[in-house]
Amino acid sequence: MNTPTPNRIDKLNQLTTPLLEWYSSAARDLPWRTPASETHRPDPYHVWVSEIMLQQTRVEAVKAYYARFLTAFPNIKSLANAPQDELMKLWQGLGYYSRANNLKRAAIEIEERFHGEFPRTYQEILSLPGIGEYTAGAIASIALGEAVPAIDGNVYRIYTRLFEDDSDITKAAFKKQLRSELLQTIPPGTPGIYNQAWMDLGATICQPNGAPLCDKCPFVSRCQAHIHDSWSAFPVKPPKKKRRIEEKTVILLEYQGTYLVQKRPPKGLLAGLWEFPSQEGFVSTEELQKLLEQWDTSASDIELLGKGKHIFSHIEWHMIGYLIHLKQAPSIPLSEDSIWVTAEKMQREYSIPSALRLYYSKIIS
DNA sequence: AACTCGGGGGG
DNA sequence: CCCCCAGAGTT
Repeated sequence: MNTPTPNRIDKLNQLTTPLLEWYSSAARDLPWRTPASETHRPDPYHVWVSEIMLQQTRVEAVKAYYARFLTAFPNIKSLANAPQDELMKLWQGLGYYSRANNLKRAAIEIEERFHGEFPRTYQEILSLPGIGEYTAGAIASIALGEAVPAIDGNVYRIYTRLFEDDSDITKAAFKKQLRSELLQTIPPGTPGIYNQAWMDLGATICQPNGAPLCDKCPFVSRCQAHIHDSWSAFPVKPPKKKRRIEEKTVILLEYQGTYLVQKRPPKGLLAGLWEFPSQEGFVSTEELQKLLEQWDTSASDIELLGKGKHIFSHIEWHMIGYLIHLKQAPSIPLSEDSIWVTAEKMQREYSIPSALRLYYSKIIS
């Protein structure tokens, strides 16, 4: 049975001071956390970029991307004018590519709707593409000092353990209650510090992988999951469903030292990234010969590049790859989205998904 | 409310 | 193999 809300609010209020004291000595030193205090807050643009990169992505993975991104696009205006290919190249390997496109869309909106000035309220920030409740709360509290919560997976984990709350954390009712409680308990003055303290506590002490470090936790004596040693049961999520499997044949066409790459559609999986031509299913070398005939060409050599597997969150690609050296240029219609490039130029200018790295790596030195 | 959207690290 | 990650948008 879960505790009624009023008691939880009392408890959360009692935990504020221990949490902030813990954070004052244990805060992580992160690149987007420029020296911050009540009088000096980090730049909203910097917080924004880091928060978008951090969505479903580990801090360690983000650091290098963040530095390169800010060098390329140091401010909102430069991001609004970002060339698409450069944007995708800077995002290559981070995943969830719509995040990058939404960043640019939002930058353009800031230029147009807010005259180039980053909006200064939670509600306005929330109205931008790619920014939901969590990210709007994080930017508004950390960069602008607005007293709103920033509730992410770390907060869900700490909170459900603290109260041994067995609610399904994906349900709207749970999220609504948690948001309401934190909105009432967030301390005025430095809401950004408070929110980041929750997240650091979740990342480093009440951690997602393995046993929490309860002996270092400022909540230890008040945590129901610690008292009952039940931490592994929280948070509660619904059972997940199986991935679907897609079989495909990846075809690297080489002609006079160049390779054919094609741009994926602007929406959907791996939107806007470049890839090699492919066919559904596993295609035999005999069927490959027929394909080449249809393209009015033929092979001087066909190399089997082997089987590959790539696991996305909801799909598995089972692949077989061929490297085909052509005698004649094929009659594949060329466009801006279908182009012959050298391996060097491909590596330098074209963003290719990690899913194809196995084959991509065969032609770069 | 369910589904889509990546990639990588840890147990 | 499984899980998770400073979630958001679409249907």
